[in-house]
Amino acid sequence: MAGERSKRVTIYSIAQECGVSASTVSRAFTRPDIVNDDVRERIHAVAKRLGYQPNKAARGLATGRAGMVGLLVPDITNPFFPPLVRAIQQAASVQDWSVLLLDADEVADEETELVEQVRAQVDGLIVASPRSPDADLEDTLGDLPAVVVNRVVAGRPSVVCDNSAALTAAGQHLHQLGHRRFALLRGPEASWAARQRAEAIRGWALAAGVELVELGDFAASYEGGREAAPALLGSDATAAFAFDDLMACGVLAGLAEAGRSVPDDHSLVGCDDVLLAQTVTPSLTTVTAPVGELGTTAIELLHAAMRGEDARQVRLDGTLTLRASTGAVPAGVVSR
Amino acid sequence: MAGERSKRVTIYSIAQECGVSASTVSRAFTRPDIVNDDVRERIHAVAKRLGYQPNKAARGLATGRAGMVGLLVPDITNPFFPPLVRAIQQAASVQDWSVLLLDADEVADEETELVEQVRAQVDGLIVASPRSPDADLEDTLGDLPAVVVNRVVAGRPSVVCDNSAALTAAGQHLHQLGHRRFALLRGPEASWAARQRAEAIRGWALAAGVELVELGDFAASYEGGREAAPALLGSDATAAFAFDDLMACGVLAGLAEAGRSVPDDHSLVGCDDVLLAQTVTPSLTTVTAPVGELGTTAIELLHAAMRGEDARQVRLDGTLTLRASTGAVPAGVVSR
DNA sequence: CTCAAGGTAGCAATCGCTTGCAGTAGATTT
DNA sequence: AAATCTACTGCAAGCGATTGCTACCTTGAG
Repeated sequence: MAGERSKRVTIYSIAQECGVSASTVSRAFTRPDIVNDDVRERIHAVAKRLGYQPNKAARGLATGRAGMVGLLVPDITNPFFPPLVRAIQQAASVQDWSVLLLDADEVADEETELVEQVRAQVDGLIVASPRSPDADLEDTLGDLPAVVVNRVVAGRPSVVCDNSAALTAAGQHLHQLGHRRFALLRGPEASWAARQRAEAIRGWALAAGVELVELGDFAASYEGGREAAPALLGSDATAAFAFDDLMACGVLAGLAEAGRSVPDDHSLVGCDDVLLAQTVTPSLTTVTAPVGELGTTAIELLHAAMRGEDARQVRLDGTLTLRASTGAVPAGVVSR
Repeated sequence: MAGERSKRVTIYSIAQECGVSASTVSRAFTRPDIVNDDVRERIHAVAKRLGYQPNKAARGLATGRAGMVGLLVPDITNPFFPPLVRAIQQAASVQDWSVLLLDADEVADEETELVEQVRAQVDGLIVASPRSPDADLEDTLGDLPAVVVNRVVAGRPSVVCDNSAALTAAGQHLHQLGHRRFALLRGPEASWAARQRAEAIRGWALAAGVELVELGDFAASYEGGREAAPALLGSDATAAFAFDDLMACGVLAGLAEAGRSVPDDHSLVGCDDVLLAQTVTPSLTTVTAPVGELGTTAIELLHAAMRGEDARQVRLDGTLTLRASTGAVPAGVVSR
């Protein structure tokens, strides 16, 4: 199966074995159409038998293309990203690209540093939810083909999940359940998504004429949620929008610790719909992101960018998923 | 900051600029000690000013080393892996290695396929919790330097988390709480860890003289846990060991659905201590894996393997973390 | 029967960097 | 002062693939 374990199989070994020149072997793989059918098949057969694998370094050197794309995430341990990584990886492999994963560990400077390090090594870059300011990003990216996920940067192709409609729907849902006083537990200022979500909720609250108190910023993490819980209790809101599911889980724990029940005392809405959202108790009402599409679109856009096409900005809609963390307000509380 | 945006900076541009040969520039980077101090500094300064980044493809072609290691995981969306990925990544970057992430999507054949695809592209490979049978693995790995994480394969360096002691401690803990009838919710047969954990629990049960009923195999996932719950209810065990935290969470949900309470009706122990374990309600008593060490050790072993050293097999101990999912047996149940 | 056109193959240069070997100049030894 | 080191530096040959250009061999047309 693995073929002769001689030395190392190159196009030259194959050429010799087949009695043709190396160029022909090369072409048999890269432009099969221009080599004679018989010859091509003979070459492919021998290559398979010998277990030939083209040397990517050599090819990269000759063509200037590395066959590799970078994927920069702010924090791989944040459960939002693994599914995205997988989706992108699968979409990339269709294009015959390998994916170099880069984790910035949630620190903005690390992002630009990492980009600087890999820019010479990849053909393109996908930057997911970057924390760096636009200017820094633009600076380091330079002329490297890149697409941004979950953030809009002027002049760059991007694909974002638009949660506005779903958050509005969530608001309406809560309103119907009788809630009139809401809290917005804000995410990190550096996060584009946080600003976008906050904007959507503010817009809805204004239109619906309900009371909205903003709390935070809190970290986009379980810990951040734990910190947010007392703040929420200090307000008189009966329903809250957390920046994301992770934070919502922290809030859940914080409220439970304080002896409050969800959804009986408070209703809570998360965002992203990570696995956690359906496994916590109570399960979270949240906005489900179309992760698969996000990935395929990112690769598509990157492909376009590498061909020099104009930057396109795609927005995909999140959808509201109702679960157990939202319920009606106890009668006494509604009419104060 | 980014330097002249002329064409592409190579060692030749720098050499010309500095009035030295390309070899000297090359050496100024790869073996700084053997080039004259003044010259070296001049070169470094110019390189920095021009924004020089060595071309990895060229270097790889010349040296035969790619400066890249592969990291194969069975399922990146399983929350056990992201922290491991990060740990490995950080350890790798110290060695100046990039990490190529490969996700097998939980299918064994995909693993061997992926290995085949990247073997020519990386200097070494880290295989985490592989699902393929030993023989297949050995076959595809061949002479590629590789280290296995969380599984022991004859003749290969490996680093595993040994949960035996911690699981035994968990058993004793439950025993002290009054439990006498236990269930083992087995993980997938293909998983080495599942077999190892099962063995440890069997050993303890035998030594402690308690009743142990084995259920499963179940999938190592939330869904698997949901399926395990009815089986657990069908047994008369009062305490259960789940294969991992994910499965334990599923069991938790299944029991809750059936109106059973943890830890009042049943006690439950997980394994791995993923983020989920502390966020579910009730939080999970589990075995905490030393993920960071796992990562650094893996890189260390890989380094050794690449130098041709003998395969070393390291085992690191997991530690028992007590949380809310284990409690005493209600008096009526203990003495039947 | 000769010539042009098409379809295939081969030659050789090139991508950017590493490295064994040889050469040079100054320092040290005798 | 001659001989021997030392410490650098440069030359040039690769590493394995791609690709523009040239050359060859058929065919078909004139």
